[in-house]
Amino acid sequence: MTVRTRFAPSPTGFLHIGGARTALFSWAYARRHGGTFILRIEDTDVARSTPEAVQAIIDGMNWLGLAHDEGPFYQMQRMDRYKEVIQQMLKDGSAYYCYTSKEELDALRAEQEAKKEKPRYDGRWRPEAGKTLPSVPAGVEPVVRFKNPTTGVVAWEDQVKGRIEIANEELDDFIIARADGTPTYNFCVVVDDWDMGITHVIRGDDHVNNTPRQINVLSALGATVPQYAHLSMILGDDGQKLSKRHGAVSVMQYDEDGYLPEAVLNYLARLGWSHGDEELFSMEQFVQWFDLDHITASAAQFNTEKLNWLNAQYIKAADNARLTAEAKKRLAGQGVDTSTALDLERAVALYKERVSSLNELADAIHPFCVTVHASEEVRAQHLTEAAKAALATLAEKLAAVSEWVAPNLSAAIKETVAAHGVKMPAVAIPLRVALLGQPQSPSIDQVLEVLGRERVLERLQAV
RNA sequence: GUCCCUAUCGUCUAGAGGCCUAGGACAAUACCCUUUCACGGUAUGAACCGGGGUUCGAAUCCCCGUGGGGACGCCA
Repeated sequence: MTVRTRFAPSPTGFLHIGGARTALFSWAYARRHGGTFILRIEDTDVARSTPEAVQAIIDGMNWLGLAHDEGPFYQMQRMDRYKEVIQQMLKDGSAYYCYTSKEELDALRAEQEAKKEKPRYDGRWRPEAGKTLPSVPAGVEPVVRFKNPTTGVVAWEDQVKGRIEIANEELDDFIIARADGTPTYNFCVVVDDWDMGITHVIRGDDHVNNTPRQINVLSALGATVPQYAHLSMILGDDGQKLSKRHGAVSVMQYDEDGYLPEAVLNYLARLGWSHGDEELFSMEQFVQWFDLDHITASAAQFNTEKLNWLNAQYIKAADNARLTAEAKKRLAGQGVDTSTALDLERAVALYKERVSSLNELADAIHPFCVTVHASEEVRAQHLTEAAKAALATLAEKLAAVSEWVAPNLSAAIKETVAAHGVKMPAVAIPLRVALLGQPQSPSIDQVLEVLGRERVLERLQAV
């Protein structure tokens, strides 16, 4: 049997971190087993679905590199098929028309809630042998309900949570088609999973409660029931549930915040799944290792600190040209002119081991593109009269250096230190402030070398 | 209210009855490296939710609590 998995978001917003992880696991499972990964857009909620959201989801997946093999399929384009199946079910008696109005349903619900009962449809229009149905009211368009079994249990072996069993008594006859004839979510999913030959449904555990209904419909249809794997949710950094109002952001926000997609992927893979003590691994490795057995059944809290660490690891290992392009893009976005004659890749090489995001890298590279002035506070603290005098001496010595390489530059600094009878930091720190606008930097002789003679002397002149 | 899921360091987790004196990673702390800040290195502290069983033996299996989450729509 060839594995077929799917990611089925409803296009009502961006691709957030939870959705991304669901997509990642579905994708990885298909890849692991040489199967097919399908993208399906569940857009039957016409009021909330937008083409912009579809695009946002696809953009997010592209950024992460989660390519689908089939689709995107749109549920709105499969209406005829759903209606066909509904007709068939009506004919074979596994579904029936229900003329109960919304108002009546609301009243029923209110009544049940008042009695502290589980709100459910009471089956008044459910055809039963020897039962007399109410007379059809005039002017009411009926909905179609699924005739759910009333006895026995629905059970499945959930691939992450183990065996789950629910009594059919807990389930009511849910609506599969609205009064206007359009099919509902739980029904479309079933038909789609069936038609698309989905073998493994990997989705969020907010769908656990839908699963028994879906299995019952699948059975009524004579379809094969797929394997289910319900992923627990991801909580925010503060342990609170992620929601549109609280903490949920688009995966593209991570791009904007300076994260490398492979770091986000590695982090997500490790959130709720593990392979022994492995923390840092490539997607190739992940795909080889990935299995459903090692997914955690409980909710996981997002931890930005660890993501930052992973990001730093990936930045260290990343190609300089790529990092330079990313840093330039970010600086250009801030309106910084990056068309310097200086080789920015050398500056990137100096900083890539020290930063934990591409934005930090961009900030670090900034003074190599254009002059960045220190704040008055920093100047006042470090550019004292004594410091200025030392820098003047240093400028002279640097002007005289024959070959502009770090060892020679280091020698010039040391001579200055000796000439003024001070310690190294007394020269090195003001020098950093004068050249980069900040008191910290990598090894100062390296910085001097990369910055080049002209820029160095010019900026020393300006002190 | 009813049903379903869930519970190991602050966080992510390893753990499939003896390998556990509970391991790793992030974070924290200390020290080392260093012209600064980082990076890096070394070390330290830090957990099996509670109570009952089962068993020669339980973090691991069962039950009951408790905490957390989800579902109960003509939303998806």
